[in-house]
Amino acid sequence: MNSERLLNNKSWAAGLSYCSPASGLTGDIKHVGHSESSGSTVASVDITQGDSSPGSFLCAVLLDDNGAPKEHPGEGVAQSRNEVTNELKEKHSASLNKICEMDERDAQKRSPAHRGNSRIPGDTMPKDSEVAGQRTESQSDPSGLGGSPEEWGHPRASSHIPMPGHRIAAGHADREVMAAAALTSLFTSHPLGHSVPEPTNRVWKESLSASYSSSTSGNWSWDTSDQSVPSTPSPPLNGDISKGFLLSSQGDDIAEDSETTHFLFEDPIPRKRKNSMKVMFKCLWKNCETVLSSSSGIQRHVRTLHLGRNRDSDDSDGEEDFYYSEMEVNVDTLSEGLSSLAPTSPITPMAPPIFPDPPASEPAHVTVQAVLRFTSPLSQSAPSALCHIRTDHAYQILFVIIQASAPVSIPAASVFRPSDGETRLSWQSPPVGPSIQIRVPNVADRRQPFQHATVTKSHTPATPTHKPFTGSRKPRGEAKKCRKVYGMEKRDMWCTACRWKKACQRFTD
DNA sequence: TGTGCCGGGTA
DNA sequence: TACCCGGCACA
Ligand SMILES: [Zn+2]
Repeated sequence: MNSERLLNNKSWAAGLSYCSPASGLTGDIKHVGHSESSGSTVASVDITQGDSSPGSFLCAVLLDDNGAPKEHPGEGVAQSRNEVTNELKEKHSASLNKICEMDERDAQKRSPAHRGNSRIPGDTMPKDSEVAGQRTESQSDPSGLGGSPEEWGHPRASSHIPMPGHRIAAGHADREVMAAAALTSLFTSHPLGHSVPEPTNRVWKESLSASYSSSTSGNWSWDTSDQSVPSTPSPPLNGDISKGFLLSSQGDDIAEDSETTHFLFEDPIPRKRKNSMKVMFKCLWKNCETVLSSSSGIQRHVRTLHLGRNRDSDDSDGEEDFYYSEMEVNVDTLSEGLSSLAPTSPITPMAPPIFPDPPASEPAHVTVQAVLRFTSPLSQSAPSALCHIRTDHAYQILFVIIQASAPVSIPAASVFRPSDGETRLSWQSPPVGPSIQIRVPNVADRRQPFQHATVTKSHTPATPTHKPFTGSRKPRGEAKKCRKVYGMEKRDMWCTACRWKKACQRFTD
């Protein structure tokens, strides 16, 4: 396997997107292609979920003619799923050079498709059926199957790799396979791999092996009939993994910390200070790539372009908050040590996360923030890639930019759906090298982008240092709830709990 | 004073 | 179970 080669390479770039409230990730090599002009090979991988809300997880890896991950001269690579899938097919690497930054003028140029368009269907919180329109065709679930944990492990859609034959030009097959392998190795090469949730881990491995087998057989399908993926994830929440997953459920004692409740696994490597963070705001509207540097700008963008509101009207009900995400881009150059770090090191095995059933009555509501930190010694001017990405709805794309020189492996991604109805995506962080932090912010968070930062906190459920409890009532969360967000006049947009004067389900603390 | 939501009530 | 609302705590 060429993982070593990959790992030793100088840099690579990948775009990831995730858009599912569900779990039970399954892998799917969606596209492996080669660009004659750029000389790069690109592979993208979708994670299709057995759930009714399939998501995608998209990567692109540039490979040079030798099949090694290609140096990426540019800065961060920001790719929405659509962008990756479409543009990759056309100009693979060229599109990957897109960076997170874009001025507003440019942004508005790029997003006219939605001007005057109605908002996200229904003008209210999207419902699942509406969300379907935003899913990618490859992930549709026409059978309506899905949603039950029993199905999560079965890579139905992913049991077949749709690899159009014309894409596999004979001369490029190897490189394409290489790209696919590189991609999949990102998710399998890490020693954590053995402890990641089995379905996820297995799928990546399957993708990998399928990629390779295809190089000789030319057949891009493989049989998964013998896959005995565990149908029911075993309950975790004991041992080390609880560090990660309990973070979100520690309750009041970390009420303020919940703002910075990073859904991450502790990174033993001392992290970089977050002193050169730049916060960018990305429009999450479908097909809209707008990235602005100010929240007001992106709010105005969403309001005017997508929500069809008057630009100067101040009747902002906060709805635009749902349609952009904030990213923190670390402009530091973080190179020391990473490239020499061994990609493998012992790690405590972790139990797979649980995948409780999502509440059916509420639209999927996902708030996810990811932080990637990587380094490219080649691009001292390149920003690096520390991005916080947030989306409020499961179907919205979480795109992640990766650019790194160090061996990068994302051992696993898993989606955790606690009882509060929020979907939580988490990655196990490798013990060395880049880390991915997924955090679950709340609305207050969203409104105070500079406060939460990327401080990696270690929460222990047993931590005795709480905010003192006064009385039996839970201290009120800081997040704006439906009532405040939508106002009394849009009461029908509230979540049911809010309508019933119960604890808000949509904006949990 | 507005907001969040507990607790209790009704259908 | 779905829904409503009085009333209280909190900001
Ligand atoms: Zn609510």
